[in-house]
Amino acid sequence: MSRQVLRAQAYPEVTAFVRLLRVNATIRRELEARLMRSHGLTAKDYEALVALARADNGYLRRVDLAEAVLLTPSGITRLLDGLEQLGLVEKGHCPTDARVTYAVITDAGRSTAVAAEDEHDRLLREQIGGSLAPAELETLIDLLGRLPGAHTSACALDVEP
Amino acid sequence: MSRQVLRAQAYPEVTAFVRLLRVNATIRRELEARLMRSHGLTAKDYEALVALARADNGYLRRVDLAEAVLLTPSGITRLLDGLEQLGLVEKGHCPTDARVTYAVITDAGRSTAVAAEDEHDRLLREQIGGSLAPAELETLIDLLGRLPGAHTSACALDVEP
DNA sequence: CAGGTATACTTGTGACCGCAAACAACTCTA
DNA sequence: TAGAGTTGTTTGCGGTCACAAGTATACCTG
Repeated sequence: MSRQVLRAQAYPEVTAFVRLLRVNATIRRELEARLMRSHGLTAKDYEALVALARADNGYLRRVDLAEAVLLTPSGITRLLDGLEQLGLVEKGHCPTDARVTYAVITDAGRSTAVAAEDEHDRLLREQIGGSLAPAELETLIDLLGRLPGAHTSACALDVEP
Repeated sequence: MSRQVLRAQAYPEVTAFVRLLRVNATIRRELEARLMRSHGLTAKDYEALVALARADNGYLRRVDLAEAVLLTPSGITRLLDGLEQLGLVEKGHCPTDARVTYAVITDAGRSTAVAAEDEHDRLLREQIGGSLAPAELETLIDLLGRLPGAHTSACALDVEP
């Protein structure tokens, strides 16, 4: 009986994706470790906090925040429970719709968001900027931008021009 | 009191990383959905199965498998429980060291690995190959390869030349 | 070869998250 | 305006995972 065997040689598309996975995992791991150590925030906490800090007046409906950080509504409820206990976020009521509860960033939350983002950006500039020349970086941005999902709006880190 | 405000304009390194995150999330989500629908496998299941299929004689110590798919030993125990119930993997004993239990891929597991990898690669070729010309793809591979973590060995999808 | 250390694996425990169900409040339609 | 459908939020449940503790076996040193 002849046994099926996996291909030894990968398609270039697969090579690219594997590298993408690894770079993503490596940088993300380091980022999460630093955010946790410096501010006690998970990656989702950070994304939510930055999304609120960027929002007009510092508040967002929970549904909209859920979409921004790629969580389900139930995930947002529990995430915000944690941020409230840290004093970084408060609940707010909507005067025109009693169903909605706003997530409102506090002054402490805003300070934390600013500090965390500084650290976040500094790491990225070290890790990425240290490996690629400016022109190469632009090329990378262009190529990634043409891949599926590169422009989905659902991301708190959405700070692209 | 003047309120701190987040930067409006992102560093190019941040733009690149955000796109990398999004592309990763988009493709990964689609990949996982297909693997689950077609074969009832999670991404980790798939990675473990492929790692075993590529291993000499189709078996690996659980510790080594853990490293290959980026799981802790406890995660591997539970993942393999599932694969055993599906009949894709069996336990094997090491004649020279009674502590080790091998994870051994079955014929059914090998067939599933081959079929799943076909589907996996087809999707990647559609999603990535469909967006980039061959030369651009090579450029992308090169640029990603110079970013941190691109060549970590700990990845079951490791099929690079 | 006895005792200590290292290694392989398993088993609680707790965190995070999605899904589905429940509930409240809004909106639309007849 | 009554009832039906929609939307925003929370809660119960189950799955996956890491961490730490526990068990068993191997190796190493005196």
